[in-house]
Amino acid sequence: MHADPWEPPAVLLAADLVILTLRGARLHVLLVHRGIDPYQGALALPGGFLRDEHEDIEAAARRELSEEAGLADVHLETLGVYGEPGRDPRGRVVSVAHLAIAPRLPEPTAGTDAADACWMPVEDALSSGVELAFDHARIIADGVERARTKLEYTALATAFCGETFTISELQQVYEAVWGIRLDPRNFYRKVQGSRGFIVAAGPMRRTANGRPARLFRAGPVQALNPPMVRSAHVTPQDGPAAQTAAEGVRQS
Amino acid sequence: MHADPWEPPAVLLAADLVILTLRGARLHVLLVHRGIDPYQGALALPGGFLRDEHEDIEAAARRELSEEAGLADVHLETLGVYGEPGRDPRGRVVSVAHLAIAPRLPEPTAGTDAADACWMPVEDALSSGVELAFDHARIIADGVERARTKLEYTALATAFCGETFTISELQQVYEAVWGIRLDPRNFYRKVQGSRGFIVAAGPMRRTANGRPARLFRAGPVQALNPPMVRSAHVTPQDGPAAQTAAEGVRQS
DNA sequence: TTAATAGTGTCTATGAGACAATATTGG
DNA sequence: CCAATATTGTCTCATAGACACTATTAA
Repeated sequence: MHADPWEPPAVLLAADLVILTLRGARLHVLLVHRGIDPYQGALALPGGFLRDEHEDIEAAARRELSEEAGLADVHLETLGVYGEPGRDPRGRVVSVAHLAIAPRLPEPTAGTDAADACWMPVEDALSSGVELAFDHARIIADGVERARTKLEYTALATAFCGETFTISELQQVYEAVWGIRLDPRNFYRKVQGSRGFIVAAGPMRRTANGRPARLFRAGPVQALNPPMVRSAHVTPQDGPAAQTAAEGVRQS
Repeated sequence: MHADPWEPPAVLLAADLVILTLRGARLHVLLVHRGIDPYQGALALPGGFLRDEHEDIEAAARRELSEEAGLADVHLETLGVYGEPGRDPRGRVVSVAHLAIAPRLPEPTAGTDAADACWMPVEDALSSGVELAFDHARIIADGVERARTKLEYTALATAFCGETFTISELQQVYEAVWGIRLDPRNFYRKVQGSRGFIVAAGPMRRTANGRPARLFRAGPVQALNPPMVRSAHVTPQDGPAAQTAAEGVRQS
């Protein structure tokens, strides 16, 4: 309460990234193989310390996004703070975790110096068979949960898509992130009825067979009204199959 | 990417608190008068630096909650990270903001050494007439927005109430935080129908006049199902404070 | 009795989910 | 033609919101 001679302790600040994307019909997260000291050889989230005293935290996250994943212009938001004492054996390191959403990409990581990076299904990354550095398993889980929740009441789903997309592509996003099946016909009307969610972008043919679909792009609205409730609307379709890994490959 | 001689920069970590409560029919935030150096004389959120190298961030928040507000056992959650370079003239200070929800209290702050603390309506605190230190205006706004959103789909509203409460007390929470009027009859059924939200705690008389109300306590469920949608359901009634004012009284 | 608040019943418009039907492509 | 996907239409059920009505207290 008065002026006192006491000095507050300093900490190291890191920006870590949960980068999510769709590959096939499954949600994937980008992981890197650690080559150095703590947890060497384990998988970890891309990230790193602030470059210098004056770097903004989000700027550091974007820099790591570019350096370690070769990504730019993707959705990025703060996920949370992870600063438990002892989470890093090197000392007091506080990580500001970020959630990034990337559209489907041509090749696993490619491009920059991120040769040691790889996409892994979140389901696998969170299974006990994978060793993740630090508290990164919890951070990934929190990131996935954030994405699931925000899909309901924001237009986040469009961040998983390219500049233009079909409604069924958008539906695949919801199905992959939520891990359930939706009725294409009700989904179609629901999305169309959510004002400002998506706007038309000209018709075009797309997939191998079937009637060509209209193209859309992300609309101006962030808050979905009404929201995309994730309750029952499951479609029976092919067996309940409960999250089995085998069923993804659907080569028409 | 190799081992390098570079040293990452260190930062100071602070835990700040947005403490919300209801006083009368309005949402209030706890503010303290700064007595020292930067922004001396301005109003600020309670908070402070980590005590030492090994203090957990949330522990620091709870300590400040006790020291500066005399509060314990209240709802507390992480709100966000505010670390923009230059936000604090003393150097690189990163604040981890927390949101705390307190039930109605007998006296403004009372108790501990928090004599310089006071409750202020959030509406006033965010008006241009009040000088707030650092970026605390934004942090308060973010805290209020978080509370508004979480009232919809979580049982957070019960954190504003005491151990037991009536349904109309709970309604006052929603009305104050959302800044709208609700129909008591529909609210009653809605709350009762949200499984696990509230549980009975014996009948009892309460306010001055009118039929005595049943008492309830917070139920076991955190995620509200169905949620408490904040859309139209406004009741004409008497004009609340501002807004409609003129159009109201529509007797039968 | 009246005033005031607590609690119940009921109607209606809206929207979600089920699912038939139609449209448009490739083969 | 058939297979596959896109898009539209329609039906039913649940629920949000409006609001009449009953219940229970103090004065």
